[in-house]
Amino acid sequence: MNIPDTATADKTISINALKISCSACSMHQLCLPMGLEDADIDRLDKIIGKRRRLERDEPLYKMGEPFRNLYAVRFGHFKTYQINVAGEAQITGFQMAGELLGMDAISGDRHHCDAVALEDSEVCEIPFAHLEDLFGHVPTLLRHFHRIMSREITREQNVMLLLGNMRAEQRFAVFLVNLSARYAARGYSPTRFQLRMSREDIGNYLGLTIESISRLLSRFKKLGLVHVDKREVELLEPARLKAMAAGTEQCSPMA
Amino acid sequence: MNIPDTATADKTISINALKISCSACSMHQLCLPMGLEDADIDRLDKIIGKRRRLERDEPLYKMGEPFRNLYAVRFGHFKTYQINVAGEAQITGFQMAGELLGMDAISGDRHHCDAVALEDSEVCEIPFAHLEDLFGHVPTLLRHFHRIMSREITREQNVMLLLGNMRAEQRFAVFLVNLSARYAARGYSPTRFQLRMSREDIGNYLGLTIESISRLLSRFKKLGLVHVDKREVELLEPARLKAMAAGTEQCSPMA
DNA sequence: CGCCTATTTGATGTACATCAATAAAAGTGG
DNA sequence: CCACTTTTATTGATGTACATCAAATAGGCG
Repeated sequence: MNIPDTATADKTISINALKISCSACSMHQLCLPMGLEDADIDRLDKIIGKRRRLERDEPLYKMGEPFRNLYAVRFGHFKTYQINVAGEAQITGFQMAGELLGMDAISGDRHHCDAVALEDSEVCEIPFAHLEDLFGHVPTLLRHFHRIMSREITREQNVMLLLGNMRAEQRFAVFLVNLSARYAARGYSPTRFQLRMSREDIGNYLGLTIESISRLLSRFKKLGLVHVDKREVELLEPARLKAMAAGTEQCSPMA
Repeated sequence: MNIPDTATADKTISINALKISCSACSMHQLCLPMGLEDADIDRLDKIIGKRRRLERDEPLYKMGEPFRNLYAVRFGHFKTYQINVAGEAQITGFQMAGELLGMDAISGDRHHCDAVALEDSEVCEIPFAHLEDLFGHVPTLLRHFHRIMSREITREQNVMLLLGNMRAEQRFAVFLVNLSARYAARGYSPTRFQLRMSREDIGNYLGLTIESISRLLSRFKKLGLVHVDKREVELLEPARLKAMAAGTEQCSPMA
């Protein structure tokens, strides 16, 4: 998997250090080093473990595995899901570049869910024990880490709201608008993007079936809200979609 | 609201300090000070703000209010919920003694949901800025705080699983078994306890209607799984309830 | 090209919601 | 303490949003 650096280790240290510098990473304004001064970024760089590449469908970690690292997505997309005794899964989130994986494992010392790459992707390994050591020396980092964990809590609360009392159409609008905002924050088009996950994954995440997702897409298409070709999506009426997501507007029944 | 301590301030410091000592609190093994040495508990005590009493239905905080404190429940019960534009609520959790409220407000600096007392209750105010200061000096406390936040994340993931792909009966079994375990951890009976929340609250939390909850209770009663009188519940067959919660057993259809 | 998987679309079923009525508590004021 | 209203809970009848079942279509890829 990883290029062995046995004899050349000494020579490549500086190169590797450069290679995995957070400041050189395009995601450093969204990711863990956000808001850090250069000196502190250097300290963070020193503890960041190796990068890890994953291909489509490859697991980053599995439920029950001992917890050692958090992971920051460098590029690509992931999904996290829990499996119950019956073998059914519930997808708990989709993660993209700059987002952190594994925080649910801190309590319990074991991973609490599975994380799988949706496409060829790369992550930074962040040894959590070292990160904890660093917290004592870089309060800004600690503050930001707490914000990230807190944001994960609010994100999940929003999903609870979605699953608990939204109709299918609103759920799907929320999903699209959320993706749009996250791509926008990364400098991508908020109106044109690719769905990295299957219809089945979307349905599972939203508490719906694949057929429902398919029908919703067809309906949104017919209403001129979106343009869809395979997994390529264009939001034609972002304002109306946002209104649907907020619950202030609803489109016609199934017809 | 609070007893003003103007002239007597100096004299009462020690008494107050004693009064709000974490080590004297019956919840200290479940709450923030868990696992701390006495010296560190003292440091924590020093930053803990005043206690606050709330009566039934009184809000502890409301969505949008600036975030200053976390709150530890000393006794009583709370619910937290989000409200959407349509004015509908989604309850995101019920909190009991020893549990922490407000972590979702850390990102954003404002409360992200409402918290309301379900009965006469008391909390400890924990000024978050001071807690952050303390983190640099008490690594054990920091570690434990991360575990608490992480546990909140996994709790919410479990609710997502519940809302996303469990049938009503299983949801309700999960709910009862969860309460049972939490009361057990606090030294109360795992089989006999009072529901502190209304049927409506339960339904809202579980993504069901009040009528469904009522029917489920009646059915569980008829099946001899529980004994119910008003809000007093006795779990007559905890093992079967656990099996239902796990999804390995299901009771008969509505009949 | 042919197999395999992903997606779409239609027909039917059902778990739970909604509507409606009653009953039982809980609070309120005299 | 007792009428009174108001809230909360139960139970039944009916409706519906979405699931399930089924079949067809379309890509992806060896």
